[in-house]
Amino acid sequence: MEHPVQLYDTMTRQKKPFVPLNPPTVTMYVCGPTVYGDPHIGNLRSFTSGDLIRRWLEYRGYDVKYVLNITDIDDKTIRDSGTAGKTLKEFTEHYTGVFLRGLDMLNNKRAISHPRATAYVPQMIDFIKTLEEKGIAYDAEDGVYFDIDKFPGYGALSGVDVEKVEQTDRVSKDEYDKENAHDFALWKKATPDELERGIYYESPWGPGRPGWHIECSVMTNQLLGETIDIHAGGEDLTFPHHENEVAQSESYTGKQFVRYWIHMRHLMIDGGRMGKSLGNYVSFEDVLEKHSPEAFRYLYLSTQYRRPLNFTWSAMESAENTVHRLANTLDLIENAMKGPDDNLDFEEREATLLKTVKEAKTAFIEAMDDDINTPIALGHLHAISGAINEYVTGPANKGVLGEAARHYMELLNVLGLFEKRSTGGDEVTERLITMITDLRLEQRKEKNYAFADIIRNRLAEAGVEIQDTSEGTTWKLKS
RNA sequence: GCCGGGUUGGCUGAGUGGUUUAGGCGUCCGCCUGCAGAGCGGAUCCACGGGGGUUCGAAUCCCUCGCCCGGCUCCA
Repeated sequence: MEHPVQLYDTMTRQKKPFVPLNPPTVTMYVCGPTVYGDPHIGNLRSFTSGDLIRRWLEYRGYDVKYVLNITDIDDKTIRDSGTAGKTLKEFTEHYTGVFLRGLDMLNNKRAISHPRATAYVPQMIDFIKTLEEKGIAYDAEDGVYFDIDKFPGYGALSGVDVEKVEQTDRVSKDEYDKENAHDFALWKKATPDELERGIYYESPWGPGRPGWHIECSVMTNQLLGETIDIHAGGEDLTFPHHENEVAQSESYTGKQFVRYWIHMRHLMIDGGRMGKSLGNYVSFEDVLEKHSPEAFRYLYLSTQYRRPLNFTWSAMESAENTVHRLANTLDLIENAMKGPDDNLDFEEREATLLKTVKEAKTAFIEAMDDDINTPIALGHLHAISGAINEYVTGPANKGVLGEAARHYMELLNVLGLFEKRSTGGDEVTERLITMITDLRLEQRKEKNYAFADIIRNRLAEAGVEIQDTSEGTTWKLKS
């Protein structure tokens, strides 16, 4: 098959044609969240970008096996569940639920698996055992460590020169019982507190729990195989997390671990870093209080995933307006399709519409193929929206309009916009509202505008938006 | 300090040597309209962090300085 998509690969630091190992199958793994709190809007950006890449590859004919893991055991989950007086399981299940609902709201497709680290502990133990047998891992006082001197390629992904860094790292070196400052834990032996709370697993090295990095190596291996096509995550994960994963997995299998490394840029706020301690933290909930999840997804799309995204409330409002406008085109289409069939001809207007739509779609596809350049793609989407809006100001040829609409919706769907849109209600609601707007129309004909406005206001209070047009009155339920 | 990325209009955001430096939002004007909304048409006045350099020509290449982000260190 053809492979038109170009993706930027962190390992080779260049954009290159995306060719999966076994087309049309694509194996894709995204490093998911540690579930110890509400979802972070910067984090959600990374996952939405992952969703977008997946959708685009599917649009391009690939069968994407997409996995997004859940880290449900680590220092923070253990600490905070203790503070909250809950068991680790209760605590992480709660936040896993919150996280998945957040993804749903943002219209991210569910992965084929959202594996939890705690479900793969036996496999992790086996994996570590093998590394130990190969002489790459060693058992120390407080855990089992990976000996990075045994992996010559260490540092290739992140460009970190371990030799250099070590010299400034004396202090932390003394704190641990490991042989080299950059050796990292594969297995952490249980602390007295963890033993008391029952947070541990039996292993050949005594009770304990897996290290963070080993989780991803084992779960990718179990679910997607030894070599995967795409491994993605936030830019902060490049070092040490992903570097360590490469070391573990390639030491274990002797094969290339990942063909394309994709890292998403962080989200900023007002041009700087966002943090709870900086007092400028904006939560997902804060955003949803003022704006639709659709608009939030649009904001994510408005910047290419590899560029910094600056969150501001004015950008958020802008996104809201834009989304409203794009959705309005769907309303205009719907209304025009309901209208009279008084145009059955194919003339210049029709030719122009289809030509514009076709050209814009081609350009949209080119932009997306070029490392998922969403800002450019959105520009072409607007060209289609505008062309349709203009066309329906006149009598519509329903065949031609339907064709244009089909392309428009296809592109909206691939971006994950308006898939769950519903403007209507059930049949009774629909007939009632139509009856009310018909009665109001009578009042308007009598020039009884005050009464007509009261009806309009009361409908708005009930969540029904109406618009008067030359063809009559149209309505839709507010989302 | 070291390594990597960034710095474009009121906001957002394309564009890596040469016709007008996209698109969106906002704002303004007009059309339509009982009003509102939506839509259509038009407008938005020297916008490329500072300073040097290369070139016939630079937002784009080179040098330098500033600021921002990520990593090196718990922080997504």
